[in-house]
Amino acid sequence: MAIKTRRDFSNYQKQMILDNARVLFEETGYEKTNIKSIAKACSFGPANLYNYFSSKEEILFEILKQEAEQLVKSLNEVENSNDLNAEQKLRAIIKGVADFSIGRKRRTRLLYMKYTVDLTPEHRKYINKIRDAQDECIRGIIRKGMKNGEFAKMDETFATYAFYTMMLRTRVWFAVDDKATQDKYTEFKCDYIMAAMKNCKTSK
Amino acid sequence: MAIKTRRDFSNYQKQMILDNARVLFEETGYEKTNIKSIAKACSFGPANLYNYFSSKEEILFEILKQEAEQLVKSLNEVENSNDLNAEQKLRAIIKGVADFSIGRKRRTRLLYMKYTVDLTPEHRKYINKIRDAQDECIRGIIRKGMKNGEFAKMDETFATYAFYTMMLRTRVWFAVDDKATQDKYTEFKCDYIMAAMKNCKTSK
Amino acid sequence: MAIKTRRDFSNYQKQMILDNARVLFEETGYEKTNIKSIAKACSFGPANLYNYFSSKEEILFEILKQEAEQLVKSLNEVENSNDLNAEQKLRAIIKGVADFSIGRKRRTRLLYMKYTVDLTPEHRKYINKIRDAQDECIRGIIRKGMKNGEFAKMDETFATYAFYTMMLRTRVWFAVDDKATQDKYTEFKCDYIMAAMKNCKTSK
Amino acid sequence: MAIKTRRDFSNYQKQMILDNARVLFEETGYEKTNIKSIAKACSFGPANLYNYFSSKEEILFEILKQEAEQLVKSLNEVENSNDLNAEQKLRAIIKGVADFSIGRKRRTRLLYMKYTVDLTPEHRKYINKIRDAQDECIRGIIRKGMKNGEFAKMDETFATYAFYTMMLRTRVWFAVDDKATQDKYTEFKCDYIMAAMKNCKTSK
DNA sequence: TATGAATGAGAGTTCATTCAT
DNA sequence: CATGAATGAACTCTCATTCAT
Repeated sequence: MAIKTRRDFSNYQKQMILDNARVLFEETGYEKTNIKSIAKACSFGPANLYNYFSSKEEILFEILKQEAEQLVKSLNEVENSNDLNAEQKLRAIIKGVADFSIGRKRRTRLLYMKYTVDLTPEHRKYINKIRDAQDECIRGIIRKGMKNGEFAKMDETFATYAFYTMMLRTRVWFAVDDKATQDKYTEFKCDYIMAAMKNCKTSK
Repeated sequence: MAIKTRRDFSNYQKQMILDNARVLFEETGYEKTNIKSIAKACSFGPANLYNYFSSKEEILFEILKQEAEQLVKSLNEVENSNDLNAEQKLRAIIKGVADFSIGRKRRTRLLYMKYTVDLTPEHRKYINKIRDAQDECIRGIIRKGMKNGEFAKMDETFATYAFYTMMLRTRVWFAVDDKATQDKYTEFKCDYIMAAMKNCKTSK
Repeated sequence: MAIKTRRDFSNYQKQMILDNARVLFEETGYEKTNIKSIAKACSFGPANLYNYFSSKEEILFEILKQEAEQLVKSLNEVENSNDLNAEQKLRAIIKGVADFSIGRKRRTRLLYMKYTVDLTPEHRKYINKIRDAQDECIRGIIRKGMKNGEFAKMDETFATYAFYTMMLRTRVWFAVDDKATQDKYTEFKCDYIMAAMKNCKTSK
Repeated sequence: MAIKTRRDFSNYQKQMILDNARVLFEETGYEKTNIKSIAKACSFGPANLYNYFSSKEEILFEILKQEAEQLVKSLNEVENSNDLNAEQKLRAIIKGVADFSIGRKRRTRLLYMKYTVDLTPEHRKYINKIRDAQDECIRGIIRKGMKNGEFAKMDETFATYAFYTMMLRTRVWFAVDDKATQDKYTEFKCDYIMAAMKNCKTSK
């Protein structure tokens, strides 16, 4: 990424800060990560951070925003591809999320469900609105899948929760850098969820 | 609960503190909950907490320990009941966890997966050991279920992750006090997981 | 001042802090006085201040409030003494203010006109309301004095400003501890103002 | 004001900065005004200020110096006009000060009594020397006025304080931009002070 | 001349914890 | 058992200033 203008440099630095902060937040937690360590990871003093962001919280917000918007983009792409059936759509979504988490300097889980608590009310509202849109999108796919017989009939809301949970919150015990295993697990998740979606019969 | 001896009173107070802290940790997060607010919830001053616990971290540890041990107890009971098949065992486990989260002054999710990060290394090791034992237990049940044909053949480890994830990390959007919905959702989770376990065919 | 109860001690400490802060604010200015130096003057660490006041600004507010209320009290006493004519009242007020400034560990000028800028909007409003009441009181005395012929006819508002200015804002070059000179100057101020009030003829 | 040389431009910029800073210092206070906001008022970045002044304090110093020197000039003019009596001289001085405060982009009070505290010791000494010269000048006029019977006999020093106070420290309640009222008040101040000077009889 | 990047020092404040009572 | 006073360490953030460009 060649940097020519000052503007370019500024943007580059901003993203560099976000990337470093991201890793630290993931490893250490938002609250326990202090400004000093973020700055150190960027090889400059704490005060310089404030030339790029106005507060620690803003750094978090930018990270979550990027995640959320990226996810929205993936979802929209999938939603609009008319040649895919419901199953294919859900599979594509899961893979999109996995790729996103992985396509970073260091692979990290998505943070944006975990740290919305730490945002200012306004920022939280902003993120939650995106999240709700995502919900709606996924719910729509599931609904259609149930209508056209691809999926078993079940509570739409519950099914959406379950999908979300499996997609985002998977407890990861295996090494974060082991891409092969990650990929296999992603594949497994798809199959697992599909099996559930197709065969789940709410007892009575 | 009649309190007669000093010892009794002390234990009663300890549990009262733990219960109050538990709710606060769940609502506000461990780091963001300060000693003062725990004390206030107990209707006494911060200093008095140190008559019962030696640190904030110890309070957290006791909470997680209680959770973990309770869960172990549930798991063991289930594991040793020879008259249950694998499906029945897993269902029983899920319900046990749900009941545990619910059978409190205020229903809260289990904390012990979320805040192990905040423990001292030793305490963390202690908790993780319990967690590993739980893993082993669940993994064992799943293995048997696959052997005897109850469940489809799939990666044991992955299946355990998936089970854990669904059981513990469910994103909770619905009102925490709505027991009816909670129960229905628990039921749904059981069905969902079973559908997956029985029908999952790892692609290729 | 014998201290018996905890409550007593707390109040004593509070006032001790206020007195020390007062001197520092006067000597060094509010902004340039840091919490550390206030604490040092009280012989304890900075954190302990927060057991008594919630912020530096609150310390300032309490000081200004005490000043303002004390002044109100003086003014009211004077206003209600029916046996005094306007001149006597104004003289009494000036002396009251001077005594207040002087009757302290270290004599300081009144701060409450100087640092209202540094208050929070709410606190500023509170103080300004008191100030307005004082204005009204002084203006009333002046008005009566003009009506009954004690004072020359002049613009009420201007006369009030002038009185206030002379009373409160006197530039003090002489040593702050030289009580004799202070007293003489106070006396002079009274005479000076009275001469003006009685003889001022707005030109044209 | 046509600017031709670099030197001209530099001087123009310097004065522009001083004027902007002056307003901010008056509105917000010296300590609370930061370099960034001064720069913003000048429509450039903070760093550029240091091409014209070596520090924030130097900016303040230049402002106070200009004020003080201007005042000295006024005083000298008045002092040397042999055709004026003491009263006329004092009246002229008061008006000169008022005009100075008013003949600015935005009318502001004189700052130089208020912020000498914020100067470096050397700069403070410099300003105080000027102030002392002013004192001497005013005191001289007053002395003569008392000698020749224009003014009542009173303490020279006190009379000088009082004059200074009334001239400079007037609490400004009225709108800063209301020139008509300002002028009327200036007139009133003259009359008020003269009434005092001519009639003040120190009570024994 | 003007700028954005970077910094060191220091600010006010929070907080878990200790201790004497 | 319970408390209020006191503390040291840490935190986020501000600010005047420097420097390379």
